Amino acid sequence: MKKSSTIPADLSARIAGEIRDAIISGRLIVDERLPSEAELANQFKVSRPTVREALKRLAAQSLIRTQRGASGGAFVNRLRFEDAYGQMITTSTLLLSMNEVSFDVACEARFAMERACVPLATARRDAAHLERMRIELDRQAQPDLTDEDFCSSDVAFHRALVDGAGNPALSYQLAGVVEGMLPLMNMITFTARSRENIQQLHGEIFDALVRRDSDSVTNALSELERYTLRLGRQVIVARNKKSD
Amino acid sequence: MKKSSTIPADLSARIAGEIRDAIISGRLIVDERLPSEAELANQFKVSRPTVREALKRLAAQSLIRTQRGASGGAFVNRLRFEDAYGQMITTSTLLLSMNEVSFDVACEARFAMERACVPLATARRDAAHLERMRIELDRQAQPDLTDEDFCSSDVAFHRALVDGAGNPALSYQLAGVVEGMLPLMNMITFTARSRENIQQLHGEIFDALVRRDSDSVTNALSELERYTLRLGRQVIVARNKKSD
DNA sequence: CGCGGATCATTTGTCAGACATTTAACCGGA
DNA sequence: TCCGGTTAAATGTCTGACAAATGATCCGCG
Repeated sequence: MKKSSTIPADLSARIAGEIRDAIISGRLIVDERLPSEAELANQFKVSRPTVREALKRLAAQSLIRTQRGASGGAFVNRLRFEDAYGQMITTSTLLLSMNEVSFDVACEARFAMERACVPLATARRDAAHLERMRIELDRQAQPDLTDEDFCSSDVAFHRALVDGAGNPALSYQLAGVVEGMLPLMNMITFTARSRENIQQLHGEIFDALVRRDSDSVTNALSELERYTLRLGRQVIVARNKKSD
Repeated sequence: MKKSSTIPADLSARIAGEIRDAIISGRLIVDERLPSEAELANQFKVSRPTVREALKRLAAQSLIRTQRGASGGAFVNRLRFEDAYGQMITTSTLLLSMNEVSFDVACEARFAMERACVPLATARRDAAHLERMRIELDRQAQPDLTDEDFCSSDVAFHRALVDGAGNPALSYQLAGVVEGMLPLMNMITFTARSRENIQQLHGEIFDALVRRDSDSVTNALSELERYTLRLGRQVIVARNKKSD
C-alpha cells in the first residue's frame, strides 16, 4: 500500500486521497461515519469549502454518501455492483468514443469477453434468462421496430446471456462491454446491418443455450463477431470513400 | 440518451450531471474549454462554491482537468486508459473487499476473463512479453522473496500474459481483475499456498506461450484456478474452525 | 524598429462567516 | 404512555474576499 507521493498541488485532491486511502486500506470501515465537515476542516487545517470539495470527489466515486440533519454526515458507502455499473459504462463509453480505439479492437475485446461467459452460462442459465432472451428475440422480429429499439433489445439480449453465467463479478465487468461498447458499435453499423442475419445468429445462440451446447453458442458468437467486423470495416471504407 | 430525471436534490450533483451528459453526448468535445466558474455560476443561477463542487465531482472521474491562471479554466479531458486504470482498480478492490462477493465467485470471474485473453496472447505475444514473464519467473524462484514481493511478481506475470493479447481494451478490462482481485486473493491464500506449485504452473504457461500452444496455456490456467480455489476454501474452512 | 521585462487582467484555489434546510433526539403535557 | 413541539447538529448554499498562477499587454531602452 504505497501512498500517493505525487505532488498533489490541490488541497481538496490531497484530502480526498487521504480519506480514500483510509477507506481502501480498511482503516475506515463500511457505514462508519466520518467526522463532520467542521471537524475535518480543523483536523486538516483547511476551510470547510475545501473539505466539502474533497468529500464531493469521494461522493462522485460512490465511496461515501452524505446525509443531512442531526446525526447526519458522511458515511463510508458499501459499494454495490449497481453503483459501480454506471461509472463502468460511462468510462467505457468515453474511452471508446474519444480514445483512439479502433472498431476492430473494440469488437475483438467485446466478443472475447462475451465468449468467456459462455461455459458458465450454458451450465447455469435458468428459465428466467431464457425467457428474457425469448422476449428480446420476439421484439427483434417486429419489422416496425426503430433502430434505437432494436439496439436496446440487442443490448438486453446479450445482457441476459452474460447474466446467465450467474457470476455478479463477471456481469459487472461485462457491463462496460455490453452497455458501453455494444451501443457504440451499433451506432456505427446500424446503417449497413441486416436484421435478419443478426436475428438468425441470436436464434442460434438461444437454441444452443437451451440445449446447453457450449460449443455452438461460442461458434455463433464468433460468427456474429466476424459479421460485425465485416460490417464495421464496410462502413469505414464507405466513409473514407465519401471523404475523398 | 435519456436525461437523469431522478430528483437529484443536490444542486452540485445535478449540475455535474448536466455537464457530464454534455460530454458523453458529444456536445462538449475533447479539450474544449468550459465557461469560467463565475460564468457557470451565472448560467446555472448558483454560487461559485456550488459550481466548484460540481466541477470537482467531474474531476474525480477524470472527465475534466483544470488549469489556473489567465486562459486557464476547466477543459474536457481526453480520457486515457491509464487514467481509467486507477479507478478500475480502486473500484474492483472495494467491490471485492466489502461487497458480498465470495472467494469462489471472484476466482471464477478472474480465470474466465484471463482465459479469454489466451487465444489472442498465443497469437500475438512478442519477445518483450516473454522477457517480462521470464524475469518474473526468475524472481519467483528466489527463496528469500517476501510474500509481498512474490505477490507483486505474480501480478506482473499475469499482467504480461494479458498484455500479450495486444488489445488495450482487453488490458483495461483485465486491469481490475489482475491488479484488484489477484492481490486480494493472494492476501487470502498466501498462508497456505505452495510457491513450488504456482511456479510450476507459471512455468507451464510460459512454455506453452513460447510454443504458441493455446490449449496448454488454457489448461494450465484452469489448473491454477482449481488450485487457487482449493486453497481459498481451505483457508476459509480453517477460519471457521478457529471461530468456533 | 525590435526586444525584454514589468505590469495587468483573468481565472482557479482558498478562506471566513453567515443563513437555510433537514433530521433526529429531547422534553413536556394530555 | 404517547404525541407534538422545540431544539440542536449537521449538511446545503450563498456572499465576499484574498492569494496565486499565468498568459497578454504595454512601456522603455538599446
